Amino acid sequence: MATEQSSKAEERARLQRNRILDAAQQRFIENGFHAASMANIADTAGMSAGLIYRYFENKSAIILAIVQRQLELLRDDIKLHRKVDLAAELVSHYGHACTTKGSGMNSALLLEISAEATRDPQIAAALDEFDRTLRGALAEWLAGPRENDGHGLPPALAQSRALLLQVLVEGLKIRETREPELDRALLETGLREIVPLLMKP
Amino acid sequence: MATEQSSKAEERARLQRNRILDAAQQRFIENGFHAASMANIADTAGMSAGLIYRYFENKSAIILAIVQRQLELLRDDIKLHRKVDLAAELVSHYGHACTTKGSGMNSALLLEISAEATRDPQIAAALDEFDRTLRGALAEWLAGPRENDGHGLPPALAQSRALLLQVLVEGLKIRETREPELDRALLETGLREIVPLLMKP
Amino acid sequence: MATEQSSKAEERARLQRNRILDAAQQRFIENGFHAASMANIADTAGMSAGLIYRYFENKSAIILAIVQRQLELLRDDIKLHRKVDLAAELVSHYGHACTTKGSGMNSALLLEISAEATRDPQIAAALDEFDRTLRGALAEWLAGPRENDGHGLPPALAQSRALLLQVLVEGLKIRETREPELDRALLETGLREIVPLLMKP
Amino acid sequence: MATEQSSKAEERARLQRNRILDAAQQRFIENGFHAASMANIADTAGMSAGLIYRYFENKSAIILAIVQRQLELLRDDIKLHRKVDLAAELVSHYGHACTTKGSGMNSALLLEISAEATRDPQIAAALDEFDRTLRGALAEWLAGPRENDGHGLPPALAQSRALLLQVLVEGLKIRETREPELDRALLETGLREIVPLLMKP
DNA sequence: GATGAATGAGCATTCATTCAT
DNA sequence: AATGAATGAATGCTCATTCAT
Repeated sequence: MATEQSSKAEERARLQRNRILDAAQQRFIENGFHAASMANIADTAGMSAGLIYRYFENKSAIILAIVQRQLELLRDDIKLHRKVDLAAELVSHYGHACTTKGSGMNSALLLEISAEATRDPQIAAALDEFDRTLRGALAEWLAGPRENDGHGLPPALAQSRALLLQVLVEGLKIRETREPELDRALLETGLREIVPLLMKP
Repeated sequence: MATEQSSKAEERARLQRNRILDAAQQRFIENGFHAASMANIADTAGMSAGLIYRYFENKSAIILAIVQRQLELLRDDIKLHRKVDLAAELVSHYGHACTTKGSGMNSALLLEISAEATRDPQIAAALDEFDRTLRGALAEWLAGPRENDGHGLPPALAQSRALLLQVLVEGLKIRETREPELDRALLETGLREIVPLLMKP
Repeated sequence: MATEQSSKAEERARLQRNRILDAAQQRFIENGFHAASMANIADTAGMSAGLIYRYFENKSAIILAIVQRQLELLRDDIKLHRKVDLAAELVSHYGHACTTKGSGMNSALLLEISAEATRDPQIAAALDEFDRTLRGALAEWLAGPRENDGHGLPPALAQSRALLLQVLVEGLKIRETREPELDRALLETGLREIVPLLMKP
Repeated sequence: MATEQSSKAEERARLQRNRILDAAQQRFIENGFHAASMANIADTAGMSAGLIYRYFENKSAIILAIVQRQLELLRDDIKLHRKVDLAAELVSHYGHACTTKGSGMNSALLLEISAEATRDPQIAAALDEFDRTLRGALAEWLAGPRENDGHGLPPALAQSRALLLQVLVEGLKIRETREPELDRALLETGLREIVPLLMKP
């Protein structure tokens, strides 16, 4: 019973944390990390500003938590799309980043996070770890045997191709914030040419 | 004589504006748009905080002016590098972005600007115009006749390739802020493969 | 039975109040009245913050209760130490003020209380009443017949000597907070000279 | 001229600092260090809260400055009263501590400072240095040759007597906060007996 | 033109207190 | 009786902006 009670409390705490993170994310996307105020976030979350501090030590902790949550989303994304037509994926994802939840990171938020990482070492560390994981996974995928949905590239080549893919994906994220209405056909034409080349020896 | 006097005054004003912009840019790169204070900027510029307001209406105006100045620099850059080995250029520029002036925009500043464009329509417009110009120039270069240092691509193809190049360059800028010490050989291997492909029919 | 039940409840309430006061005193000594938070006190007392409000109307009431409890302790102390070598007592007590309970008030707490009395009339009143009692007891002791462990001073003289003793004791309390490692020999030399003089006609 | 200008500015800064310190001292005496808010102090000083931060880094710096100013006052006091009838001095000073300026430290403030020294090491250090200076000066006075207004005590004895005097003075300061209306005659009787004894071999 | 003192609104954060459970 | 989530007011502090000099 003690367990049940405590799990109820824990569940509530988990829900509150997420309520806060959702609100914060919304404000961060719309106003940026620094222009979004705690009062603002609390308002959006429908609670008092003071209450937020029961769940997060300070504003930085919220930012960090959002970064980590977003990175996990991205990481999950990678796992799911292993056997996929990557070019098509990239095109279809373009401009579809949900503001709040769902697969793929909001691109405005990625910009905000990247800019913040320039100054905040904790965020830089989180981002760095993510970068390594992502590139490692890409390289593994490219180097893996075809029977395993891999592409059978020699390891060294897989490394440089993984880097290129990463750069390409990030470049698309930036472009997404700047040209949400970009001509998809144009993009698809390009990606359908180039992506397959990156996966062949 | 009135003209001469006013042109002297104008020249002085121009110099002062640039002095402020240089200082602001330095602070923006190191601290970001919001953490850089006017007092800070004034200090770096070696003038009083109040004086800045004689040359710029407010902080936002400074940000916008910096964006515009940077975009002009970039635009000039494009014209100069037409006949160049692009892959080599990209590699050699990587991580060499000067903190203050020179060719190519400081990547931290680009992030800051891109993030800000998400919220400030004036900055978004400036950035958008620049994006179009850049992509247009790239497309023209790719579609241009070989005698003119062009690459002779069919116009439609040139469009999609220009987009890809733009995405690639922006992706590199982000990567630069995150991995300044990235293995150049790895990067060069990749770019030397892919960039030439983007320039051939 | 109703009486028994209610006395059980009263006993419990008394215990709870003391538990709270012990915790509060500890925090007050370490952090001062204002820096010690209710959450802090509740934590130290091993109970919830809300529960404290069942036993005390507010934080001020706790402070007042602590003052009163301390004064009662001191009052009891006086009765016990009538026949004593006062100089030796003062020296041996110096720096030995227990953090929590026991004879003599913690000197940091005395400071805190005295400072608070400057503003809070209730605390000032409690302290004043105590001061009068203490000085009265001292005067009585000094004026009392030697057969009763008194010192046989004429009443008027006893009054002024009692005042001096009180001043001396309070001065020692302040010094204790400032120089806990004070040279005891130095102190003893001084007190052994002066205290006996204060007890002789 | 530059010197004249800068000295004008410095003079103004000095005046502002004092204006702030006077206001702060008033609030600190009436409300205590922690209950006095910056807004409160600014109000009393007739300026905006923000302006205070041009002259003091933070609230602690104000407290420290007040402590140091008060200690200097006390120190000056000592120098002036070397040849004086100390008992009479102590009596006549009793209860005359001005709220704001003048000779002698406000006793409520001394309590506040002493209590704060318990927690703030910077204040403890300032107070400690003062204590040493004061006791040293007292000992020197007691040990000095009579021709120099000294009392010709042997050095070791002078030390313990100086300690006693210090304790006595501090005790009087506390008493002053608690019994501002204390019977002066009673006090004088006592001091006139005891103080001379402390100055004789 | 140039200064920097001054303001006032805004920010993150804390905490005594309340109240549904 | 007991909890601890929730509130709201207050606090120390920062900073873009103004303006008398």
